Amino acid sequence: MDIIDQRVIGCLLSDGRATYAQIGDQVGLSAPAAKRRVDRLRASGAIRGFTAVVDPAALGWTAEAYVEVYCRGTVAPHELRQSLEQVPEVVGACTVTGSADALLHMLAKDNRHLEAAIERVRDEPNVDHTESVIVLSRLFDRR
Amino acid sequence: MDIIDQRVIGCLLSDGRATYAQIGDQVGLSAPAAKRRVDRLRASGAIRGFTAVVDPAALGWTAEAYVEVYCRGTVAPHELRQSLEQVPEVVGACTVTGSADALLHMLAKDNRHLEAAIERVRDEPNVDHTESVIVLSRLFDRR
DNA sequence: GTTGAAAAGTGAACTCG
DNA sequence: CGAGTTCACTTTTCAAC
Repeated sequence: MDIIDQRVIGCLLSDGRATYAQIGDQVGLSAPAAKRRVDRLRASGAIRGFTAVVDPAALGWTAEAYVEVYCRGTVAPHELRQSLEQVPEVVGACTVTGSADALLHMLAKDNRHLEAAIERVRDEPNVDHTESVIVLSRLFDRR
Repeated sequence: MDIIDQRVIGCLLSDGRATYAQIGDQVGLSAPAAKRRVDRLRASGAIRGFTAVVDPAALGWTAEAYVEVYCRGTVAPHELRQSLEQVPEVVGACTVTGSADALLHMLAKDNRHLEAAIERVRDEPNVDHTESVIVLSRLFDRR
């Protein structure tokens, strides 16, 4: 992982469908050399994959929330992961400092759908109660 | 935006570098037809672009936090956006319900770097104080 | 890094409801 | 006409050197 690898990653972050020739131009390599870098970065796990950046609103998903999860007793992180992965509206989850056990990022079609999804989170075993913060407007997203 | 468009998007979410022939196979179209769908979805804004999914840890970014921002007086959302975009460690920002004005998602190399970045957020005009939740471990991320 | 065969991308002409 | 297909032609991929 040198400076060129980082610039290769930079190219692919800004355009995940860039051709190897384009990447090579940007970092000063031939197309096959650029491909070998990308292959190596994928094999090493630095690049997990490629994806489209989709506007959730265009798909009719306009509701978004961050939900703190409080558990009963002690729960192992991997157990919590298994539980929370059952709810497709949970797009991200992490354990955090503070009194909550986990913080979830959730997306849904509307507030009604969001409420139903949070209900499902609360119904998971181990989950005692939740505390939600609804997103009013997304200011920006650099990911 | 019909059912086929949604399946095309599904293909590209799981593999942003899928060929048009692969997409076509999955949704029952020829490669040129699949390409026209993708072009149309890009033009309409439903697909904003394509990107690599990078493991932040592989780049040495291991610290992550969610930071609630409390402002002085009333601040227009676009003003807040301009302020917060100045800090590169802020990878996402939104306005939220509750007593905080905004919730930030931040990434940094380590806790020391994270602290310095939060300091810079606090130094932005309009920002009164912040309240941070440090991420202990990411359970999963579906984006 | 260079080369060349195989694969994918891409526009045009054409067909169907 | 909008949306699909096939076909020709260019560009890209990718393995061998």
